[in-house]
Amino acid sequence: MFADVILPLPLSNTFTYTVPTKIRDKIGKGYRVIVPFGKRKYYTAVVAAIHEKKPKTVETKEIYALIDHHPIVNEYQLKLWEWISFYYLSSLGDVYKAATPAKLRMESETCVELKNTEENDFPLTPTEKKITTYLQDKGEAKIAELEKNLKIKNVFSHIYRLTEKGIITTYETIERKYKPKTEKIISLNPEIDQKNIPELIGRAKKQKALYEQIISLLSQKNTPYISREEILKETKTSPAVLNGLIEKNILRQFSKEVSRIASEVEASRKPFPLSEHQQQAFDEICNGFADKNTCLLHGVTSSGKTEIYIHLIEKMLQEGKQTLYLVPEIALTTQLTQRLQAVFGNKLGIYHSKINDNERTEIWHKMLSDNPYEIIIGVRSSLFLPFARLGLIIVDEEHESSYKQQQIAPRYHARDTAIVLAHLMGAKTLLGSATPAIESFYNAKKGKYALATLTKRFEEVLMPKIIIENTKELRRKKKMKSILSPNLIDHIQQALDNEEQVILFRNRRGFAPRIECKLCAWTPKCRHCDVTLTYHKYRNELVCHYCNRAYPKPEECPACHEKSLEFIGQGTEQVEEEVSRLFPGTKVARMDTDTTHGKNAYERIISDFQNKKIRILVGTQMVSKGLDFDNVSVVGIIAADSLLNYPDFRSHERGFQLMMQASGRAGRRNKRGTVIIQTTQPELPIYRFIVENDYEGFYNMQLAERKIFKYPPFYRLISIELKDKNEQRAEAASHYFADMLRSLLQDNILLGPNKPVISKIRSYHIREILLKTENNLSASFIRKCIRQTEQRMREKREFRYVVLNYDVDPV
DNA sequence: AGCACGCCGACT
DNA sequence: GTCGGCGTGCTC
Repeated sequence: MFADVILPLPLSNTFTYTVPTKIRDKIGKGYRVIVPFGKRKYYTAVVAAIHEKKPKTVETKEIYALIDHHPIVNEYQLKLWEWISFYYLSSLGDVYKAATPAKLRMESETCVELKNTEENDFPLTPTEKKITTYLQDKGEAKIAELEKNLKIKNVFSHIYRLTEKGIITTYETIERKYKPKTEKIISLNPEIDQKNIPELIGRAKKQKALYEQIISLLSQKNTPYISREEILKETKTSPAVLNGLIEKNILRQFSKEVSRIASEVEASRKPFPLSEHQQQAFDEICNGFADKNTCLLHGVTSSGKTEIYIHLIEKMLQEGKQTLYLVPEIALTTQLTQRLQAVFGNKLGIYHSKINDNERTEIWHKMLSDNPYEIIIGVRSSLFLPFARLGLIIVDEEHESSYKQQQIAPRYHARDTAIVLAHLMGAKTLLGSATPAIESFYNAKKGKYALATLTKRFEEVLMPKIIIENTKELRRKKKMKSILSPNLIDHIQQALDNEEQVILFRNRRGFAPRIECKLCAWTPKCRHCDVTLTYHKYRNELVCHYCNRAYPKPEECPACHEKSLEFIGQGTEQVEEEVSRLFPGTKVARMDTDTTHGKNAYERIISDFQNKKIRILVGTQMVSKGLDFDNVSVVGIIAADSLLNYPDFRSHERGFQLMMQASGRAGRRNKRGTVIIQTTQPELPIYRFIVENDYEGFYNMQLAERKIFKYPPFYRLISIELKDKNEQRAEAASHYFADMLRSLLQDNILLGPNKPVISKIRSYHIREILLKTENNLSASFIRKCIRQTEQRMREKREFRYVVLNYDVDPV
């Protein structure tokens, strides 16, 4: 009997191992096993298949151990992994790593210890001496520890030699990574007679008081035990007093396993009744699901989509089905989770990037248990949780580009993957957005998805008034005395006078996106990336936004040695400074990646804004996403041009979505909000659609362009990136690749290789190839051609180590 | 990825 | 001759 297993490594194929007789009837697909791999390592692998076909070309090793009594991933998930690996051109190992919490994937570590032989007459090198001395001290050590503490490179070669000389031995340890959390609990000692207690306590007054408090706490709660932490907190006594009672054996202390994720939230309300419009949309969705698997809910901002979701989840609960509620990272706020918890209590599990790996592991185990969460609200990766009875996936703000995993494989799109998962599990998918992705709306229009619409804001809140400010004209007339136009300044002042709040949006962080010498136009660039550096005033440094390297700000121009450096453009930092200058005494805060790095920084800014401690909030994209504030009357978009000028076919779509979303933050129950958009190109048609809140008009315009220029939804894109430290090699390899692929794919359109706008990142020179294929061309054919091209390229010695990345359906 | 292995220049 | 650095190739 053989098992094909998936290893947590970026290797494309599975590996076959012999199943030892004693676990034959206990093993199956989706079980974890520990397998030896290579000369020394052991990894936690997942069984992908069990069969009787002995591999012809290689000797098989035996599975070292079976970890689970039950599969840790189900059939659907394995199928989903395979689909992701196929569709997004990534290895199964990478999918496995992305899908599971790290604590489920322990691997071995090499330990070394001294052999207890006295005679070592071998001469030792200084490094070896260092290692043996360290081991004499510690007895044994892990390889990683030696590397770190002794700062030795290439530890393995030294270990190898020491082993040969018979001075040390090595062995592999597999640590159980996941440790359940424990809590110290206190109970009365039943073996002690109550009567003897006063005598035991004696003259210790504090102990006596504490003892009585504990007795009352226990009877209050009607439990036999209580946690140590709670006692100390409730009674405000020092631990020494408690320890005294434990010492005297009056109390007993135990360790108890506790859940990290258990929440004691009780459902406190029923779903609110739906308004007439909401009910209509709800019915449209249900009808849509009768004959389609996917439905798009197009509902303007603040139309109460969440309440519709709540009703759908409720329906699923009644049918005994689970719901997955996907949100973009940034939109998963306490606002939203509390609202859902109020209705669903502890049936709801929360899965986002801030929860640590132990908690993830517990959620995973809970999903496998007999009492899983019925609802999960989570980010991208929650798609991989082991749902058993999934009935519905809600993809909220489905147009959000953060649903696409960037940079690291597998570069999957959570929305598209959700649809595939739902299909595999016989579930439905609901996509929700005020500004749907062009692709999604197209699918809905074409009848591939059902469509439900919600055009009224909840409780008749009016859509905001949108004003386009022509800053070019204003500048010409010398009326722009600030980053903010006079009109915007007036509106802000009015809002402040009315005790209302303001959000200002600027797409660049830092103080100035660039500095330049007035005389010779010298501009500082990153030494490792092909980008200009952004000036951050509070750090007084120049920062590369691609690799995060920081450089000191030069006082004079290094080229012409004049003190002639000036700032070009304005980032959030400068907007913040300007606003503080214009409205002295007003509390202003900035929200961008620089100010939200701390653990709760983001939440703190949000709550300060909500509690009106902050009057004006300046920020990047972050301020436009998923937050509901009821006192914001003015939203300013500082430099709309910068949103639209990216050399990318989606830049207008993204700009439109962003401006519409930001606009959605403005407006209150009884007052119309104002949105002011500052641009130098007010003639662009996109602004007309924004002012008129005309999504469909914008959609039609975009669609026409997409058709002409051969972009999605009419064509499918795969972006291929080749990287090498040697620019010539990157260039040559990308030409080789492009030519080869072109010859295999013939009629389909292949652009490049091109030097991307940012052609060097972290010392790697980059080339890009863009493949546009017709919609009806088979996905597997395309991928076969790409894999073949890759293989051919790797056969060439000089290209063997060129880094190759695929981005399917790039966003 | 991680690790072994082998080649090669530097150094005793 | 060794030591240690680096490029190459394999892992069921």
